[in-house]
Amino acid sequence: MSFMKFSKTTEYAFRILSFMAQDETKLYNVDEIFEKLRVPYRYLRKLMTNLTRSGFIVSIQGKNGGYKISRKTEEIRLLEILQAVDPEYLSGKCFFGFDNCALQVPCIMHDQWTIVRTNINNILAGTSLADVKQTKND
Amino acid sequence: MSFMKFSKTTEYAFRILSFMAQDETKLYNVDEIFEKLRVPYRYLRKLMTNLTRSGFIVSIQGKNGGYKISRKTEEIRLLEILQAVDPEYLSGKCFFGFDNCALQVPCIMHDQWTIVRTNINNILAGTSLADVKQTKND
DNA sequence: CATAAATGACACCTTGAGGTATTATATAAT
DNA sequence: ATTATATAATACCTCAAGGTGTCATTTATG
Ligand code: SF4
Ligand code: SF4
Repeated sequence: MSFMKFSKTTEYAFRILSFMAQDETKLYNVDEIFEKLRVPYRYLRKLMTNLTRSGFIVSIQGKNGGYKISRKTEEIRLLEILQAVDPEYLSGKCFFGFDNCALQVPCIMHDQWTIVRTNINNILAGTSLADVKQTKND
Repeated sequence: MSFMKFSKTTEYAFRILSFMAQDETKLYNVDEIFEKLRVPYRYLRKLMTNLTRSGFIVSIQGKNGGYKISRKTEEIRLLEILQAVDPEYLSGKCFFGFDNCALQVPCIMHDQWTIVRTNINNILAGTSLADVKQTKND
């Protein structure tokens, strides 16, 4: 594992949704998304279904079907995506990974780390798909 | 995986070394460390050997043997430990996980994320084992 | 209706992190 | 020398994330 790196699945979700945010009315199909983003084809198929279940996109089945963003891109925040894709996010509180801390006085990392996490949360909560819609990388 | 959480191994390394930093002259044996920290016994054994190879501690074999911190605790920074235990750290640069970015102008996350990472790096580089030696959690 | 083109469902494979089991080696104490 | 007690080495097990393969279902269109 590598610290400060999102899971592949999270990165993929960010890529997919920020790409689809470029035109929030358009119906994208998987092949089109696959062309643009570097996501393994069948895994992408699976993720699209998951993102549909999560409610970020809606799917139209059958011929000429595809996916489109389900809500206004300004309303979908990166934090919401992260939480949906990685439910364990924010589960760990202690820098040292202790389940329950028995220190009388918090260690030197406690507050510093809380601040860092809050900072990151604010960034992710403050950034919407509309803000990153240009991330196509073609 | 869960974002913003160190790997178990990294957490363990932090715990072990910050515990041993309480007395940098003392020879700790595995059983003693196992008593205090919540690290699976045999995995702890393995980690101790790895930390020895990494040079953070020295081992004395044989009866009455054990481990002790190899350098001044003020000189061992958390960043150094993290890098030794998690070599992939800092490998990923792009927020979206792209191997090579083709954007003409960097996306909105680029600078923000660079700042966050720099911030974290500064904290980890600015904190030594001496600063966290009280983290015993018994 | 038949077909083609799209998504959905489900089972399986692979890989690395974390963890376990066993045996080998070193050394202080008697 | 023998024994007890410590670490070292090595091989194996487990589980979830990431990834693949195959077939089923939906629906526009001729
Ligand atoms: S005080 Fe330190 S050891 Fe205790 S929970 Fe906070 S970070 Fe963890
Ligand atoms: S500009 Fe955005 S997409 Fe490009 S490397 Fe930086 S973070 Fe990644």
